Amino acid sequence: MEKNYNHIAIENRFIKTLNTPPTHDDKKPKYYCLDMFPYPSAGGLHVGHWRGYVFSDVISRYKMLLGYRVLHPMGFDAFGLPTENYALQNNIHPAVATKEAIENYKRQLKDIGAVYNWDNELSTTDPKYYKWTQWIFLKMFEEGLAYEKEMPLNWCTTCKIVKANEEVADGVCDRCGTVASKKMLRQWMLKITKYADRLLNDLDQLDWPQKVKKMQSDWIGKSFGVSVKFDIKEHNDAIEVFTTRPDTLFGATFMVLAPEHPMVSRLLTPEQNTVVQEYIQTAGTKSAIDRMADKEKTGVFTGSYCINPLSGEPMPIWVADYVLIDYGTGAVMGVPAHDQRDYEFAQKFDILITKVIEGNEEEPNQAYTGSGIMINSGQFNGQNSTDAVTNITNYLEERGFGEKQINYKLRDWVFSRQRYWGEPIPLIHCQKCGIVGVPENQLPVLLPETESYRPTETGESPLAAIPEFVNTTCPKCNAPAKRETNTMPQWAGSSWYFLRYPDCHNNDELASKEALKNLPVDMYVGGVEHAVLHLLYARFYTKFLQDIDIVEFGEPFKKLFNQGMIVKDGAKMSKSKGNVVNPDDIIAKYGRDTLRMYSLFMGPPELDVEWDDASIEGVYRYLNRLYRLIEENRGKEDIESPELTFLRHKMVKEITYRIDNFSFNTVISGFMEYTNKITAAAKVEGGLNRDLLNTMVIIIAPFAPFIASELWEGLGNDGSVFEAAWPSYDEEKTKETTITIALQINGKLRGTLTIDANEPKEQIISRAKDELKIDGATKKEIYVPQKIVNIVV
RNA sequence: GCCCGAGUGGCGGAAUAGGCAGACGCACAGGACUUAAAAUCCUGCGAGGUUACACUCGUAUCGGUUCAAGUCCGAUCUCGGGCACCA
Repeated sequence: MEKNYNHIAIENRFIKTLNTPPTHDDKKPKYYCLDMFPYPSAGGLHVGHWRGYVFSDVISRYKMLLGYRVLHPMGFDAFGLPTENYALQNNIHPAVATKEAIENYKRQLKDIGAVYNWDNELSTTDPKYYKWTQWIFLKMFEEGLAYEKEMPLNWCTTCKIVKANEEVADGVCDRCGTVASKKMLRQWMLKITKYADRLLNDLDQLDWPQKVKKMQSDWIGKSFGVSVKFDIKEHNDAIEVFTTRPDTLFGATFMVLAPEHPMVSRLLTPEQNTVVQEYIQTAGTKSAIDRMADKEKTGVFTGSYCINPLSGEPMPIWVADYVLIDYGTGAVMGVPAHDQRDYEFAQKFDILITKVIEGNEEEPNQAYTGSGIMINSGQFNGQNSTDAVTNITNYLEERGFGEKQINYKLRDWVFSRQRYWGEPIPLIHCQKCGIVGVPENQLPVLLPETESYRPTETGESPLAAIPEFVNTTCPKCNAPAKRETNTMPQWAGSSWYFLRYPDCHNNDELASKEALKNLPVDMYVGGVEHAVLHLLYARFYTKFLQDIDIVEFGEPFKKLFNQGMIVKDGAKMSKSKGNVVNPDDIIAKYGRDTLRMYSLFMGPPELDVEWDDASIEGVYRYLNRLYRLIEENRGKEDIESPELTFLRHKMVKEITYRIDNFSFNTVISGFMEYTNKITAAAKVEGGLNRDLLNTMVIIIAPFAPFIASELWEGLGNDGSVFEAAWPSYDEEKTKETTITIALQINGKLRGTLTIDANEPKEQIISRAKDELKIDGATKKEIYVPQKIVNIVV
């Protein structure tokens, strides 16, 4: 007999069929299983990337066997920086680089034996696709969700280009190492903040990892507080601040404005003018790196004062960069006694510190931020500070000094990029009519083919240098006009692609109502790195499309699964680290089934796992044992025995339960365990029956589709194993007739006892006492059915 | 700094609802088969202890609840992740 099963021959024979999805039967219930689509980078896939794709493939195949009409599509998120940078470095046009990379990815994805609906393939760079990316933007523009704003952008003075946030990690340009500075430029924004509450509240209905929901809600950052007005001395004006701690208001001894705050210039006294102007100047050009938390506070006094509305005391107005212009009102009341940052500031600049809450666990040289008893707070003295929050809020509202307010950390989305490789924003600037949307029937606005796609030194998009693109006529008045030259961010195309798959060739609408019945996505599989941005943007798009009646649901992804990474030598696999495991080598040596099974067996699917060259051997040995077991028993006639029946039903129950709980590593160990038991039973019974063998082959098919296909055929079955039905089990038959239970004295294990499944409690306890040689009085006798007897003496 | 999550043999890990800790696999050791090796099969494999049992200890540390704790509660330590001057 052959040493090992011939995985190469088997895989070559079945790979084509296994890559092809079964024909749809529309009467079946739908199941939409989606992978986060990849950026097709030039490096291709390594075994680390495969892990997520194996999960989704296993789920898809399992659901097929359960009788679902499974949609499992794949596409490519091909616009964006990685491709553009690769193209720039290698002097190849991004369109060409993209095409090559996609071909390579498709080949590799087919190579795992994954079943995808390739007829539904899409790419975000396809004009037929981005026509609709632009269309959604137009709708947002029409609804007033898209607007223009001057925004500071990361600017590298050496490269003289605008840098995306992800290109200035740690505050320096990733290309040349120069500390990035800020440059003010006109940007397109999307009003995602309008959806903040819905994005927050609807998290409740999602079957997502708690961690991801938490990250999203932290990102949205809703906080309840009061907006308070402080009258400015000698000005007929007031400063408004947002605070979540109105109970500390009597302790507010100074006011701080962000350097960008519009009121600053009006508040400057002549003697303070120069120093403040200088401070604002430096703060403005400061990079993110200098604004880090552990740095000492800086700031300057404006010369003006405002009045504390409760204490009536004057408060000096300062300017400091620890106050952010884009949160709250851009102004903060300084309460040094009860806020650590204000405390540090007051210490440094010698500002009055007034304590207004008496706490239990105060530490020296620290602000006390807890709750306690109110002091120095006029009529509120003696109250608990948590009550004072409400009471002072009401007091302020009654006198018109302030009102309740809700604030969010979530900011509007900077939506434009000064890059070539993205969707052109479909707007036209007309002298007379202002900004006009490109009419729907003129979509898509094609990205012009050009050789000059490098980032420019003006901070403008490369498209601005292409007159044929820029110059157009106004759709409203026909006068000469100019096109918007900024492009969309990479996120644009990925914010709605899941809607397009079921109907990706539709040229008249984003997707038909009928096709959209495949939505929402039942299972979304991908890396946790998209926990915030991509998922938040996709949810925002979906809610918007719900509002304009394109879709009927508000949440796109019912269930989310984040797979862990495969690491090698403690680090994420990457070419630069030289720790990449090439799937081709593994396939040649062990085959695709082994690689698939091993990538699941390695550890819990949601955690990072370490690749081990030695351990994969064990999975390969297992598949060989399984192959031999079935080959050796396939000629046998029906052999029935209670033991075989029990094993069959128990195995199906266990494996099904574990799959449904996403515990794939224990699914694989379960296969091994039951194969061992069945092998032993086969020796005792003299063989195995057909039903048991077929059952084994079907339940392993989603995990090891190649060997399963071969064995299915070998067992004399017609058609593909994936046309079979997932086996059911009979609960009664999963129960053992005799059970070994543990015997304890005082909670310590002292022996075991084999009992009959329906033996009465009294008999079991008395047999247990005999076994343990206890005949005197006992304090307590505990019997947990089918598990344990514990005698306390 | 704040907020999450996790700590189990030589290693990856298992333990569904508080009930025999270490399933399954790797590595290792011994044996069978073989002229020999590879492959395969069998046996052992937490620590101490014993000729062998018995017994004792053991799930990061300390304490608690319970007949019974890897699992629940409180404190501490370590590691991983997220946010980071958000008023």
